[in-house]
Amino acid sequence: MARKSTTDWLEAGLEALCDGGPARLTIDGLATQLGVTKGSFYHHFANIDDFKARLLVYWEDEFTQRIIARSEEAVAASSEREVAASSDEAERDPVAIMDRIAYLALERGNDPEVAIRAWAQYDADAQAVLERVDERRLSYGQALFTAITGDPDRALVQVQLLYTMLIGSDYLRPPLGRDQTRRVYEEFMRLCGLR
Amino acid sequence: MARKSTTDWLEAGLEALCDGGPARLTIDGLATQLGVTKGSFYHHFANIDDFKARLLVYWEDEFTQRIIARSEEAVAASSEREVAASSDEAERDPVAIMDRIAYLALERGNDPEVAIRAWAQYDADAQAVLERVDERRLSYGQALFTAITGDPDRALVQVQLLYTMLIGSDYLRPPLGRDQTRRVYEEFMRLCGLR
DNA sequence: AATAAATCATACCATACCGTATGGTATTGT
DNA sequence: ACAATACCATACGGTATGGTATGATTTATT
Repeated sequence: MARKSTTDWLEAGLEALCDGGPARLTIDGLATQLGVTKGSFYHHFANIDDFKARLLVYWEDEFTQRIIARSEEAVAASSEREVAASSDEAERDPVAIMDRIAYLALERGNDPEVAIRAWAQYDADAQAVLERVDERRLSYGQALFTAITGDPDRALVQVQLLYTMLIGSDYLRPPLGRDQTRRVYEEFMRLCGLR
Repeated sequence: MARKSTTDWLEAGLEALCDGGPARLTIDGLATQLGVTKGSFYHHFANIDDFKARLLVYWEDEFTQRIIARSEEAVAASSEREVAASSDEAERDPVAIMDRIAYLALERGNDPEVAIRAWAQYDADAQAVLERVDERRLSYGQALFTAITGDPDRALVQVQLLYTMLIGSDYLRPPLGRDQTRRVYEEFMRLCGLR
């Protein structure tokens, strides 16, 4: 692979971000990683800030929207693996949707999201992106739990409990593994009377 | 304040860490902040790594042990090592101890801990410190919940749920405020049948 | 007061990074 | 084939940082 595309640079940026954090988002470092020089970088991007901004957009598009779309498609059409029996049953069963989302969220390693969130700790642009993501997920989860309990206020608090737990499981040292997090999720659902 | 002590440098380091993250832990930057030059730094510390290591020790001592000491004296001495041998009140009402700890944890702004945890994301030394802290807190919490439910396994999962929620509340964007986190805590205790 | 120790300033160097300028090489359109 | 465009290498300047060397100044000790 001689020539590098814009996506190659963005992918390398995500990988560097996961591996060493925002401090590793350097032009020379990424160039070395890609086996090219800075000339390539400045062809694809105006400067380092432009690169970072487009990296955030890239992550939000590739990892956030696509996941939501997938999980909605999967639940609605019940296409990939038949977790829920049928689309009608899935739509009538918000618990199944919740399980489906939790399963997807815990199945794939969410290293990029953890890295982006760490980045957002001290970067206003990354903060803005994560605010949109978290807001959407909380709203979606609140709607699901409202469909279960009928109480929007309590649903919000319960979803906040669940979602902050999922976030915190990555920031606990050492992080809760996939299985342990799943156990905690199961316990949460049990406490909510959904098991 | 002409001369600067070692503690002055460490305090400045914590402040810089809270304000701008690990990237702001620079010798020149801290020197400017303190109104001195690097000569002072290299008198108190061997190098930047020595400074960072001692900063971690400083935080663990000043912020972790102190909190534990305060909560212990608040609930009349109940060390995490001798939970069973704690005072009568503590042994009779572990829920009150839990409430007390949650109250203390949510009362103070825990910016330093958030900063340390973000730092630990990509720093092995900071990771080691946080592993000790998290391990102690989880063990302590597990003992408390075990005293309530009598089931150590379930107690662990519930404490993991609670603790990761508290951690995640700081990494959610925007972070859950003190009041909202308290509401989530109350909902958690209610779900556990402790309200 | 004299001496030693502690504390800090200054000058200097090496490295790593961002950014620019310039030119070269590969790819594509016509 | 030719030109236009896309893509990249090299060299350079500027800045920020870690680190060293040296001496000055303050504080403590006797």
